[in-house]
This record gives sequence, C-alpha cells and structure tokens, in this order.
Amino acid sequence: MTLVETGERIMDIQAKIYQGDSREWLRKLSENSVDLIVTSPPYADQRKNTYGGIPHDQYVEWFLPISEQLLRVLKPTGTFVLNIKEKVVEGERSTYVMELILEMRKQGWLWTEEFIWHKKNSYPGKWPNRFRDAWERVLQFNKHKKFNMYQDAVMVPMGDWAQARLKNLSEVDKTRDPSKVGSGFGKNISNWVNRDKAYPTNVLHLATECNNKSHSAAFPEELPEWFIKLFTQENDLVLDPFMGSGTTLMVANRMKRNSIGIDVMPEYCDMVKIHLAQAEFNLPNPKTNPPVNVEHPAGIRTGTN
Amino acid sequence: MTLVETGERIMDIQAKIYQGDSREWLRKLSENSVDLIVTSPPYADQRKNTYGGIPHDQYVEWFLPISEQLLRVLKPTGTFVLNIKEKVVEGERSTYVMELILEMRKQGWLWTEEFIWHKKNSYPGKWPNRFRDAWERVLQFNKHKKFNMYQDAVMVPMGDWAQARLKNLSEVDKTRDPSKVGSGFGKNISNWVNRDKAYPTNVLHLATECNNKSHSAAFPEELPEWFIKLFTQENDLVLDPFMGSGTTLMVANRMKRNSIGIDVMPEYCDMVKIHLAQAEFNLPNPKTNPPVNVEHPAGIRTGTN
DNA sequence: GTTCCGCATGAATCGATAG
DNA sequence: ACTATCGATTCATGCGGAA
Repeated sequence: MTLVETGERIMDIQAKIYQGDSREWLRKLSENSVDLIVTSPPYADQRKNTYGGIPHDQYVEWFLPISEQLLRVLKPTGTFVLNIKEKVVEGERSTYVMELILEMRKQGWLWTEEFIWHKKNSYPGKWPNRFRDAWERVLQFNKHKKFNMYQDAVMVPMGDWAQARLKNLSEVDKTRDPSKVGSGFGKNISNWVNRDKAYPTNVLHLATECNNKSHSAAFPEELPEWFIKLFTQENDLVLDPFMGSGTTLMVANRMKRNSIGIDVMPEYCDMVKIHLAQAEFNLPNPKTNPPVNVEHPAGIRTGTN
Repeated sequence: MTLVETGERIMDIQAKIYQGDSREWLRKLSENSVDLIVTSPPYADQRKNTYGGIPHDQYVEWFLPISEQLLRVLKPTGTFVLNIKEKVVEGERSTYVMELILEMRKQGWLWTEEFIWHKKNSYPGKWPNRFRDAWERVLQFNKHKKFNMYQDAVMVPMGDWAQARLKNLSEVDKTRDPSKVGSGFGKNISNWVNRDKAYPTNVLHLATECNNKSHSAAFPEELPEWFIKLFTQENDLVLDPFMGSGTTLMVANRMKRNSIGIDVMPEYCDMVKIHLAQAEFNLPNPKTNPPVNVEHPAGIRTGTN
C-alpha cells in the first residue's frame, strides 16, 4: 500500500492518495470524519483489465464490506453518492444494484434518493432488442434523516416561460405601489420578483467526457462537482474509495475541499498525483516544489523529493 | 362487472372496456392473446379517493396476482410496459418497486429494460432535504428473450452532436472494416453515415398533461403512443388493466390497434366510452350510430343502443 | 389572426398541529 | 408516542381571454 500526499495547498487544502485495497485503507480512516463520499465503483463484469471484473452475481457480497466501512467513516451529517448502473446479462438487466440497495439498508444506510444522470451524448449504436443506454443511477445514501445540504449552491437558470414572464412582471412592479404587491396579485408574488434561478430536479443532464482518450474517467467533472457543491462546504473532506483517474479528487481540490482517494492501480495513483501537481502549478501562486510523498508498505520510497 | 364495447371500428378495430376488478377480468381473457400491456397502476398510498390507496408495505403482494395473470394472457412475443415510481416514506425512497421487480422475476418475467420518463414539468415544491422528483420508471418485462420490436417506428431526428460527430469521421473510417472502427461507434457505423434519423435512447422526455381539469391522466398520450409504436403493429391487441382515464385505449384506437381496458371505476369506464365514441365520430368516415354495449354482471344493461 | 398574459393545475413532500 | 390532516412551498404547461 502506498500513500501519496500533495501536502499543503492553498487554504491548507490537502489531497491524499492511498494506493491499495479500499477495504484495508478504509479501516485506517477515523470514524465520522468524512463529509461526502462520491464514487463510481467498477461495475460488475466491467474493467476486467484494471480491476479484475467482479462477477455480477458476486457484486453485492463484494461491495458490502466496503459500504460497511464507508458507513463508519462518514460523518452523521454526511452523504454517500454512488454512481452505478446494472449491465445487461443474457438479455436482462441484472438485479445486483437493487439487491445492493436492499442490503445496504440492512446495514443501516438510508436510501434517501435516486438521481438520474442523463448522458446527453451517448454514442450511436444499434441492437435488435434494445436502444442505447443513456442514463445511470446516482444513489444518495445517508446515515440520518438530517444531513447537510446546500441547495442554493446548485440553482439553475429558470425555464424560458418563467424567465420571460417574471421579467415582465418585475417591470410592472417597479411602477406599482409597493403596498399592492403581495396583496392584490397573490400573496407570494414578492418571492418571484427579480428571480432568475430555480432549484434543480433529481434529473441531471450531463454530457459524457470524450476528450481524454488516454484515461477514460468514469464520470464527467460536472457530476462530482454538482454533488460536492450540494453536500459540502469549503474545507470539508471528500472521499473517493475507487479513485480511478481521479476526477473526484481533481474537482474537490479545485473547489477547496480536502480529499482522499484510494485506488489499487499504482499507475492511476501516480497519474493523479501528477495531475494534482500540475493543477497546483497552474494556480495564481504556485509552489515551486510541492511536497509529494509516496509510501509503500514494504518500505520502498519513491517520489519527487 | 360491466362490459362496454365500441363494436367494430374502421379496419375492424375494437376497443373493449371491462368495469370491475382487474384480477377477475384478467382470468377470463385467453392465454397468449395480448401483444402489449401498457399500464400505470395506482401507486402506493396514492389516489385514495378512487382506488383506495394500496399501502406501500402491501404493494407487492397486491400486485403479484395481477402480474401473474398478465404473464398468462401475454403472447410469447409480447411485452409488458409498467409505469411506476416509488414515493418517499419517512425521508427515504420506498423499496417496493425494487421488491416487485425481484418477485416478478421469480414469477417468470424477464426484466428486459428500464426506461426513464423524464417529466419536464414535475410537481413543484421545495424541501430542505431533497429536490423535485422529475422522473418515473417505465419497466419493460418480457416472457422470452425474443420479442417483437419495431425500432424503425420510433426513430427521431438525429441530434446535432451525432451529426457533427459523423461528419468528422474520415472516409477511411466510413469504408473500413467495421470491426476495426473504434469502440465508441460499435460495429454498425455504416448504419449511421448519411442518415438524418437516429434511434432513440432509453430516456424519454415528455411533459405531463395537467390541463384537462375533469380527468387527470396518469401519463401523456406520447408515452403509450411511443411504446405502442415500438412493440405492436396494426390490428395487434393492447391491454391496460388499470385504464383510468383511458389514455392507452384512446391512443391504441387512433393507431388502429385493438384494445382492452379494465377499471374498477364505473365513472371512468363511462367516460372512456364517450371519448372513444367522440373520437370515432371525428374520423373521416364516422359511423352515424356506433354500437356500444354496457354489460353489468347482475344483468343490468345500459348503453346507447 | 397573431401575440401576450392571467390562471388553474398537477402520481409531491415536509413540518406543524390536532386528535 | 403515534397517526391523520393541513398549510406552505414551487414551476412547467396549455387554455382562454385580452391587446
């Protein structure tokens, strides 16, 4: 197991990378310490070259020990965001995601919500008995009914209809006696004057990223960014136990959240380390020689200094 | 129980309405006779005024006898399309839909696909711990891996993204051995060159119809229309065991599919009968006096002739 | 005849209040 | 304590009357 640290960053923001098995590293983290977990674990029978490809009929038993540790390290006010989608097995959608939700509830997780990630640009393709799969599940789990949620951070521009009408409404209101506003035209009209943003829904429309061909990220940066905005504040701690190409860590770092990433693949850990250093170097006040440590469990040491 | 028939229609298309309990009427239908089932049953704890509101913890056991009959009456090549969505119970999404899928598979159903109906105009509201719910499940079940599917009937204008993407393909790519074309486009790249229509995805973007004040339809006409196009041909038989305001029957009739609708509410049955007659009267060659029969189990007869 | 605007209306959900 | 009811919140849509 290897530890990579990018050391102090602006505002004392840290990004830590643990190379090795998620279950082992998670056991070393203190309980109730993480504000948000965002991850996209290897799907069943997928990524066989990198993760060994968990068979779909063993997926639940493989994931449960990990979710048990995630439940331990998450703060009571924290949130676990799980991006996952069942694959097709012999013409049917596999049921391991549903079984996982049911089992995680038995562990103590609350299944608060299921967001839909609508993948706007999925490549064309054709099959005789099904269409292109253009959505994935983003499951929200919590430890308690009360959790931190900063809804104002993710408001979106209001639809065209309301946009046009409210603009006209506010024009009228400007020339009208203020006392009449709120009494003559509906009691809550004042809430709508000069508003151009609305709260989003539980359907996210995001394009898949297809620019970096060397490493295919599990999800686009907008996905962790949206949930990091929604569920954390600056200086909070974000965890991704299946870091992969490090999208979650990169976004968390840019948004001034502390972060921990775990991955079995040394190549991924090294790559994310480099990307984090590059991002730091491109900041207004880059450190000339950012401290980066790589620690192997066998005592082997490597790194940039 | 009451039987309403609109009798012969153009092309010998029939629409039958059975008033009463779905389980009882379904038992009277012959096995392997229905090409497509499209329905939106009353959701748990919803519609208490009309359907009594099935408690969410009794939903599965309530539905299983019905799905058992649906499995019997469906043709081997047929499809069952189930529109449903779980509600929030004590801060959590209820799990009865997932449990229903698992139990229906034990009955012998294949869970082929899950479509997402993105409700563009979702119910408004604001809560501290969740956003508006803007999607519903549309579950596709089948009896066998091979089923009738007419994909060309639901093709859509190709989006700009795919169009531009295909234009940028080199001539070499277009003429190359399909197996060597990059993984992104799959093996059927030739299907996509110089095409202006694309196959849709498993995400449907439809607005709910909330204008009809007298009767609120469970789903907009576009929803059953899309699946009727996709899974049936003219003169096929479409069944909706929870007819409600009759959206499925109206659309099936207009599209020249035979149809059967079942509903416990006499008011709904009468209303759908009237709407069907009106629609027929508005056709190019309306029948002056369409035969309509209403049959009560107790022997009471009513109707227009 | 268009375009514009007021309005009612949802498969909703939470928290407070009442029995 | 546990359940039932009610008010408050919120926004896209189409209809109908008005400009």
